[in-house]
Formats: sequence, structure tokens, C-alpha cells
Amino acid sequence: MANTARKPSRATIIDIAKLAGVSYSTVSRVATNHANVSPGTRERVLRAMEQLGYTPNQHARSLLTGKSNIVSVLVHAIGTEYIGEIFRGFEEALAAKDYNLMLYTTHRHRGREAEYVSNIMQGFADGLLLVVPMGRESYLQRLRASGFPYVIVEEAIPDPRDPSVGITNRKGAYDATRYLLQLGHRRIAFITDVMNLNTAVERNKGYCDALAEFRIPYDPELVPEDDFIRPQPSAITQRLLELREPPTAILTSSDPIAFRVMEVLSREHGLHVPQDISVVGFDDIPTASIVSPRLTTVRHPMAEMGRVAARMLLERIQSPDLPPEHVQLETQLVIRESCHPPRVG
Amino acid sequence: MANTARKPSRATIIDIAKLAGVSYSTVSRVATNHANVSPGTRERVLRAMEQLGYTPNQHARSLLTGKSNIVSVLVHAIGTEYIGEIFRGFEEALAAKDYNLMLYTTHRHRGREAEYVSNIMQGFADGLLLVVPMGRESYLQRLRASGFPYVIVEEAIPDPRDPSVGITNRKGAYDATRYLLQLGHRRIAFITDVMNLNTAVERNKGYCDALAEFRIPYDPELVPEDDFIRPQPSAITQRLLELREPPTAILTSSDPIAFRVMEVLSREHGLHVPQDISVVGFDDIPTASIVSPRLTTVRHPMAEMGRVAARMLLERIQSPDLPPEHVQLETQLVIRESCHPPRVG
DNA sequence: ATGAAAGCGCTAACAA
DNA sequence: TTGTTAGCGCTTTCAT
Repeated sequence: MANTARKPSRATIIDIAKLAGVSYSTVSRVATNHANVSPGTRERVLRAMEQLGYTPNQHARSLLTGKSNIVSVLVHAIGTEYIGEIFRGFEEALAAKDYNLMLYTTHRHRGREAEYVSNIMQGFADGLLLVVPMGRESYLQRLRASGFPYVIVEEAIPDPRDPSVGITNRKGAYDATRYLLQLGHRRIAFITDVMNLNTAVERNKGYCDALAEFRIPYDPELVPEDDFIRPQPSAITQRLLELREPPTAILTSSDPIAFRVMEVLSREHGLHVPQDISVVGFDDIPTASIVSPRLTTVRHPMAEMGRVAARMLLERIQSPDLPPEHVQLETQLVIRESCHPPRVG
Repeated sequence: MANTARKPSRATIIDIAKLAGVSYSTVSRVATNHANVSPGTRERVLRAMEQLGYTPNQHARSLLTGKSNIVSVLVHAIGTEYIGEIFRGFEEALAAKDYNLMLYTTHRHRGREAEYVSNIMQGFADGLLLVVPMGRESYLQRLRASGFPYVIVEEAIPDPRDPSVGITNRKGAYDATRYLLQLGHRRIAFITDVMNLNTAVERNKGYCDALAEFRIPYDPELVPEDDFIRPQPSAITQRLLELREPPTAILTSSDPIAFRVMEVLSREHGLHVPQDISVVGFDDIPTASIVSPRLTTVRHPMAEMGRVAARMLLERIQSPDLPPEHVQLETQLVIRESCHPPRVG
């Protein structure tokens, strides 16, 4: 009667063995679906497991096999549709192979990234997914050297040493700008969101490409540079509209920024989109097709990107010596309601 | 030279012991910061660890101690600011105690919840955080019986058998409605979001409470019931405005719905918020203070809720026999720009 | 087809 | 203060 407070500790392989009247290696064989178990024995073992509610101890398994079926994801934050979509892709691919996902959010503490990465490399995980990493110089070196499997997600300018996946940023912005030009716009502003700087740079190039094609000179006034740091749609829009030659269309490098810009245009300047001014977003997050007017934007296959990245990682966990590879997914212009030809006159 | 392909397997406690010239239990003592190690020895061990890049094998540790320092979180999806804030709270509390977070998203597959829960109970995690769970009947029973630590987050109508945390939904809606009434509104619509049904019901009660206080009869036309399932702000707003006596104010049960309603009001009906009609949100997600007009809303302390829930869970992991407890956090009306007194006449 | 036994890397009780 | 030892629960040879 003394010391009754024991935890209701789970049944082990040994309990099953006793109950089924077999050796515990036989139980293990049944548990891991190994061949060489007679149907009768298997049956008895299975019943014993059922009866005792047996489930294998993952820690013991992992200790022995060196694999945990856990993948870690490092991301700055998760509260956006954009990230939500990427994770949908992760989870689909991971669930298909019975992998679980461990989440690390840095909330843009650069220092924290390096710290997390080394924790992850030493912890439970079999691999690491880095989503739009920042301050990567501090740990990428070590990661590469370690042989620990990883994949970088949303890599704009791929390094040949890193496995990564990205999209056609330049083409995406090019397509959008070209569309606006074809509509007749000649003064097109480009507002960028807080984002991976490289991504913004690439999109900017696409914007320039299209302009060049139409022989429109690049006007830095239409591309407020400081916005790379902290976008203030209201102030920026204001400044844009005060130009001697204000834009007739605004290209943004993310849908949420486009939403804000549309609001400001309507409420603070009494301008109607698209009649008075056109707006184009980037990414095509779910809300883009719901807002009013429905947003014309560049589709970024976020979920697909997540899926591809996760699959790449799983492959590399299986075969750690696979050479680095960069996959680039296609963007696609989605034309909806937020653009018109410019007002004449 | 044969069989060189070995993994660069990590240094173990034994390698360190050899290098430092001590027994490996001494190394363990140093690793776990146990007392009773002479400074000299500790120093040598530490150097050996450094030299070999030693980090303890978590699986071995967990196998022995029965603890993994991992908490699982079950949630329907992560791509909203609302969920992002809750997770911020989780992570703060978890990181403070060196816990890691494993993520399971169900994407509203009810069946998947039960499946995940049993996986989680048998897997690596020491505890489980259930965020706005659905189809809970199917697994709560088992969870309660198992003694596996868990906490329900955002529980509107707490069950005395479950540890949970929630907010003053009823009071929140009451405060908002009362504010509108005090402003002079008499026709106030109430639109609910896709959400935990219980939460919606509670908020509806608060709405009714305030109405009753002002002796305004409850008009079901102002509270479209079918919206509990799938809200269509555009259609609903339309219907509301077509009423013989249309509302002069619209209360919504989430900020994103309020945003959509404001858009529709402005674009499809040419109505200005707040001059022509008032709108109130619920939750106070970060965007609420950025949109134009800045949204008057009921603050839901999401991050705090996450923090409290995670701390509760950690306590229960330490002391599994703690009795269930429900914590209710206070909401608070945040007055910004989206409400005015009603137009006269 | 089954059992015996070794050991994954570690912690902690016990000796010395 | 340090070393010895016994497992944690499991997979996997190697015999039988």
C-alpha cells in the first residue's frame, strides 16, 4: 500500500510480451511490421496491444534509430495569410510521410535565429526548413558544414551552396508592370513591403525591365526607396499623389500593402479604384479575391512552394549527400477588378 | 578503408569522458549542472565538450526522464493575425521555460482532430494546447481520463472538467453595443464571423443585454442567423441596408468582418464610415489600428491569453493532479474612428 | 518463426 | 568528489 502514487505508466513492449506469452523481440517485430511472424502469434500480440492500449515509446525508438520524424521550421512570424499558405504546403507534404512539425518563430530578432538554428541542429529534429531567413550569414556556414539537412524557402537570389526554393520574382513584377503599360499607363509607381530585401530587389528589376521595354525612363520619385524598411502606405501614397506628375497606377509588392493603399486612396483622397487609379498587388493571398474591388495581383504559389520545399527536405533527410538544388516556381498574373486604362486628359 | 560512409555521428558522453580522463557519469554531472564536481574536473570536461562539439542527445535524455520539453498545439489554421497573436503568447511563455512547440493544424477537418490528439498523447509531447477546438466530444473524454496535461484556449462556455482560458465575450459585446446606444443609435445590426459557435452565442447575449437595458426590442432582422456558418459580408450588408428601417450602426464579431463590411459600405453603397454609418469590430488585431478609418473595436487580449494558457499547461505538466481551472480575461472597448452618432432625420 | 542478447546515449542511485 | 552500475524502451543482429 505504500507508495501508490505511481504514474499510470504506459504499457511497454515487455508487458505485451508477457500477456501474449512471447518474447519481447517478437512484439517488436509485430510493432514494426517486420516479416517472419506467424499469423497466429501476430494475432495474439495485436490483441494484447489492443487490450493494454500499447503505443511505442517514440523516444526509445528515436534513440535507437537516430530519426524522430520531426522537421523544424524557422520563420519570423506566423500571423499572415502568406505564411499560412506556405505552412499549408508544408503540412501536406509532411503529413503524407508521417512527419511532424516543430515551430520556431523569431519575431525578427536576428540574434535569435542563430541561437534557434543551433538548438535545432542538436535537438529532436531530422531537418530544418528556413522561411525567408534573416541574418543567415551567422549560421548558414555552420549549417552547410554540419551536414544537417535543410532547405531555404522563398530564396530570391539562390546561393549554389544551399538547397532552396523560390519564385520568379522578376518575371512576376515584369508581367504586372507590362500589363499596366499595355493598359496605357505611363506613370506607374512601385511600393514595396517590408520583406526579404533580395525579393524586393528582384521585383524592382522586373518593374524596370518592363519600363525599359516600353522606353519609359525610370523615375526614382515613383519608387520611394526608404520604404524597404518600414512602409507607411498613407504617407507614401500622399507623397506620390503630390508629385507634379502623379502616377495613374500603383504596383505594390504585397497584397496587404495594396489593400492599405486602396483604402487610403479612397478615404483620404476620394479616389476610386480602378476608375481614377489602378492598383496591383503581389502574392494573391486568399483575401485578394474577396476585397472590393477584387484585387488584380501576381499569383505566388505559396502552398506549392511549401509543398516542394518540404518534399525536398524529406529527400535530403533520406539522402544527406544530395547536391544543393534550387527550384523556381512560376508566378502568374491574375487579372481581376482593380485596374483600368488611365483617365484621359 | 572499407565502409567509410559512416555518418559523422556526434560525440557522446563517452567520448568526452575519454578525452577528459574521467568516468562518464562525471561528464553527465557536468552536463546536467549537478553539484559535486571539483572545479578542476569540471573545467577539463567543459573543455573536452567544447573541443568535440558535444551536445547531449535529447532522445536519450527524454527516454530516461520521461520528459521532452515539447508542447503540442492543435489549431485549425495559422494564417490569421488573431492566431498569430495567440501564438506570440504561447511562445513567450514556452521559451521562458525552454519548451518547444509542435504544431498540428487541422484545417477544419473535424476527423483529423481526434486523430491528431491521440497521436499527440502517444508521441513526444509533454502536454497539449487546444486552440478553439472543434468536434471535441470525440476526444475530450479520453483526454480527461488519460491524465495527459492539456489546456483549452478560447473557451466560451467552460466545462468544469477542463482546464481552459477564455475572455469576457458577453461583456465585450455588451460594452460595444452600449457604446453605440449611448451614441444615440437605436437600430444596431450584429454580424457574426465563422467562429466557435459558443463564442458567437455569448457575444450575442451581450448584445441583447445592452439592448434590454435601453429597452430596445430585439429585432431578428438585424441579426442574420445563418451567418454563423459562412459569412458573406457583401450579401448580408446589402440585405441589412434594404430593410425598411436599416441599421445606423453595425457591430461585428471579428475585425476582419468589420473590414469587409466597411469596404462594401463604401464601395457598393457609397456610404462613409463613420459619417453615414458606424461600425465596430471585435478582437483588436494589429491591423485594426492601421486601417482607415481606424477601427473602434473590443480588445481581446490574445497574446495574454496565449501566455496564460501556456503557463497553465506548464504548471499542469509539473503537477498533473492540479484541479481544472478556468481563467477568464477581460475585454476592453477601444474607441477609435469608426463610430459617430447617427445621422439625424 | 522465435528467442536471447547487445546496446542506442544518457541519468541517478549507490559505493567507494 | 568520483566511479560503478543499473536500467529507460526499443530495434536488430545472431542463434536456435
